[in-house]
Amino acid sequence: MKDDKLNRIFDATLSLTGKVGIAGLKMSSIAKEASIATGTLYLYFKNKEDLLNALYFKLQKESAPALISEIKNLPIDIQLYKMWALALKKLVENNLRIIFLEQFLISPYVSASSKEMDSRFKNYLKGLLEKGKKENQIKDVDSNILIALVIGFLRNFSTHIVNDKNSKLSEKSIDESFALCWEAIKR
Amino acid sequence: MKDDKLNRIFDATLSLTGKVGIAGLKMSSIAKEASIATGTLYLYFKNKEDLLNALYFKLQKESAPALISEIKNLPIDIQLYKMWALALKKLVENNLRIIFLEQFLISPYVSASSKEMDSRFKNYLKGLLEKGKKENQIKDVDSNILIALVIGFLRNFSTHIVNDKNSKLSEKSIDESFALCWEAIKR
DNA sequence: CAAAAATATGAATAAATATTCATATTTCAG
DNA sequence: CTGAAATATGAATATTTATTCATATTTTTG
Repeated sequence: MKDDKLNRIFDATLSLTGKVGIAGLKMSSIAKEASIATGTLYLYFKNKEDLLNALYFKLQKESAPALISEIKNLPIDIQLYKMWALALKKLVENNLRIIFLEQFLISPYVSASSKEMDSRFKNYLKGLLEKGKKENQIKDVDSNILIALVIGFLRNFSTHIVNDKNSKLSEKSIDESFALCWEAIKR
Repeated sequence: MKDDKLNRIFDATLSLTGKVGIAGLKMSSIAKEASIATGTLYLYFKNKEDLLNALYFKLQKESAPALISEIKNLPIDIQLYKMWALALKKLVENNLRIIFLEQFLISPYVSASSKEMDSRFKNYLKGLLEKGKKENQIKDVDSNILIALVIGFLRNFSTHIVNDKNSKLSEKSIDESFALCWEAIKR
């Protein structure tokens, strides 16, 4: 019950952020969207900054790739493929979250500690790529460039799928896009 | 003189957007950053929404690729390379603008007409890729995927260069990143 | 150079929105 | 069922920030 209301608040916040950006977020709109009274928000959060930071931490936590342990020992191209497919699905599913996260990090509401977190996924990817280079499977190119390719492509493609009514994420599009990515970075 | 002040206002707005996001933009801060009085802003713009929309249109106009006509008849891979190099340079140079543009489009300040514009660059790229497919130089893959790769990589890499103190855009990194991109999309 | 026109100032005011709190409703132990 | 305790409400208040405007400064004109 209480939990349910919390989730409604978070969902409302995400949804509104997608529509009007963090710049346009009003506590009253959040309440309305979540079908509660404005005052109720303040039973759950000290203030707006608190609410946004709580949401930020929740999203961070959820995106921690539980997947990593499962795939640790597969060949690199398979691992990359699995991460690619998973990330793409998540990005598409959670497009609103991503908009929020991106905006949040340069909004005036970020607490200092929020800024430190992040980038576990990126770090793992980096390690993976580095290992691939050692094993001669992946081009010996600055990891930062490789990472930019993988993550940039991923984000952009997912945004495209979400925004374009005619596109849908299918096994085929996952495979096709991964093939491109792999061809770019493989030795 | 008048022009100079206008530019100072726009520069201040961009710079602040990069620091605090559109959510944190205050007319008073813009004025301070531009070294003018708050009231002066209202001699140049009817209100905040107007200011932001004016900046948006200015940025849109400037990013129109004058380059296109010059390179129309070069081989596709060379054309792509030139666009890649130019775009990457521009993205890095103008990172603040990009942050602004991205935020602006989902802020409550967008005027209806602002939303229609955009995407000349993207359309040209699409045509180029399509032509490349016909001529068997580029993989026969959904253009949207190819575009996502090129633009996504581009954006992400440029952001990385801007945010990472140790990175700098060099001929080498341009060439290296383009090579990756080309390898991904070439037949 | 004087006076009119144009431009700029920032404290005062208005408007938007966050936050509080007296009151109402719901939940639940006994 | 009953009455604390917990939870929720939304109008009232406080705060923040956009906007105005009476006044000051600078520029232009003749």
